[in-house]
Amino acid sequence: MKILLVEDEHRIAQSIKKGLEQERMAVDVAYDGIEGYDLAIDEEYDVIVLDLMLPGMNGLEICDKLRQNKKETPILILTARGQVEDKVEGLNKGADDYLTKPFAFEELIARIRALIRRPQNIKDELLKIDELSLNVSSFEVIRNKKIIKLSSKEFTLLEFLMRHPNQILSKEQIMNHVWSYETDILPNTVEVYIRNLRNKIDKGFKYPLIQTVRGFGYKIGKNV
Amino acid sequence: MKILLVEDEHRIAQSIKKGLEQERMAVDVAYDGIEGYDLAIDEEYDVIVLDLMLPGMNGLEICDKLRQNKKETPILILTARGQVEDKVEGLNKGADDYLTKPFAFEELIARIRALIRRPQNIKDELLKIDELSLNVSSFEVIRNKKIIKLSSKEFTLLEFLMRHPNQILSKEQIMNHVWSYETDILPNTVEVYIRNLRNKIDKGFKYPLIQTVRGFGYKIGKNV
DNA sequence: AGTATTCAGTTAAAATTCAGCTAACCGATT
DNA sequence: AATCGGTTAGCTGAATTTTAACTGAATACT
Repeated sequence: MKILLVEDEHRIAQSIKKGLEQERMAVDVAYDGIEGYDLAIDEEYDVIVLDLMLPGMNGLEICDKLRQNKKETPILILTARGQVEDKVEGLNKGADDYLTKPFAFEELIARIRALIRRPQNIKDELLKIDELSLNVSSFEVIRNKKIIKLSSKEFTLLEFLMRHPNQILSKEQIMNHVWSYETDILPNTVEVYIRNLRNKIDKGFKYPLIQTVRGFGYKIGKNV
Repeated sequence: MKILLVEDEHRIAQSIKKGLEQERMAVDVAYDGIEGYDLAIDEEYDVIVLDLMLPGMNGLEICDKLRQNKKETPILILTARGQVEDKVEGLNKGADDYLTKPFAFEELIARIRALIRRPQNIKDELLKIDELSLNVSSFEVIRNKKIIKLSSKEFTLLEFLMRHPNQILSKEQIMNHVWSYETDILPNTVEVYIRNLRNKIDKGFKYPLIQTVRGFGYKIGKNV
């Protein structure tokens, strides 16, 4: 595991580095923000540990810039005690975790391990069918470069359809997966939602993507 | 996407439920093991999130029993910190992932997403006879690369024939299997449907696949 | 104001029946 | 063994009935 540690206080930096190396991690240290940023961009680290107060460029800036440049390396931020607002802002800027100084070394190790273990694919999940795409994490739906606004239920329904492309889904199945069991819904509600979806994602396009299969249900896909 | 959360501590359960709902998931909560098990069996969930320590029936038992009953719904187990042996046992019992409490909510979301994304049993059931194929899940019928549109009853009838290739099926048998018991239908109705089917899947092809066996019934298959 | 759900009337497609037709089967006749 | 009716099972075109799905608008919720 390869770690980048950005920390300007040499004594602290050396002690952390030593500790991590005992855990058999490879540690690079940068002593100012600019050096840290450059290393983070050029090298492939598994985790970046970032002090907030830094000469050159502060931790939040680094964080922000890295994310803007599509660097998705997990970032752990070190803050001085009580800088609560910084924590919040750090998470907003794309940091993955934070730790307050002073900390127990065990805690640091544990958190780094957690970040390493974390499934990297928190990347946006994109479902695609033909020229229609749905971004699960950003809630965006696009057909043919046109952005389409959906309500929450419409989105959920479309997501369910798109996770089963070209499969027939009965109204029953749809009711069971898109709604929870306490809420009981008339089958007609599904019909109404299908209509709303069609108005938004099919109307005005060359061909429809939502197909009715009378007696069985609906399916999504290009009809041949 | 529909999630079942089995967790006895109401406060925790509610907070998780709320969080998941913000991610546009439909969440059912069960507060003890037995209720959880029953729901898991009766409903169709996309993912089950299971606390280990539960009144009634513990998480491992639920997991075990579900798998024994051929429920293949992905299961994510929540364990208290340090119950490492439980994790191992959980995975043995058929769980798909585990997460240690306390966890970052992001982490939970990410893991649930990963389980949903996981290629489910997308087994398209394909029936084939000669150059004729029928896809039960997508409702598609193809002969010789030509896509054939069928009505619901036509499809059901063809499916019945194709599940018994080269067998003679009497009108009586067909009436009993393609129609429900109560509905009584004239034998002529079957004849009419056979005609409709022939018009769609035999007409215009080199040789017919549906054979009449006078006095006995019909069969499907290449006639020798 | 936007979303979720229901309602009630309409539309369109599929299901079923009907009535006349066709063709296979079979015994009687040549 | 070829031909003739008579009988019946199966075929067919079209009419009729039934029903699934669609739709515009109302209502309730937030």
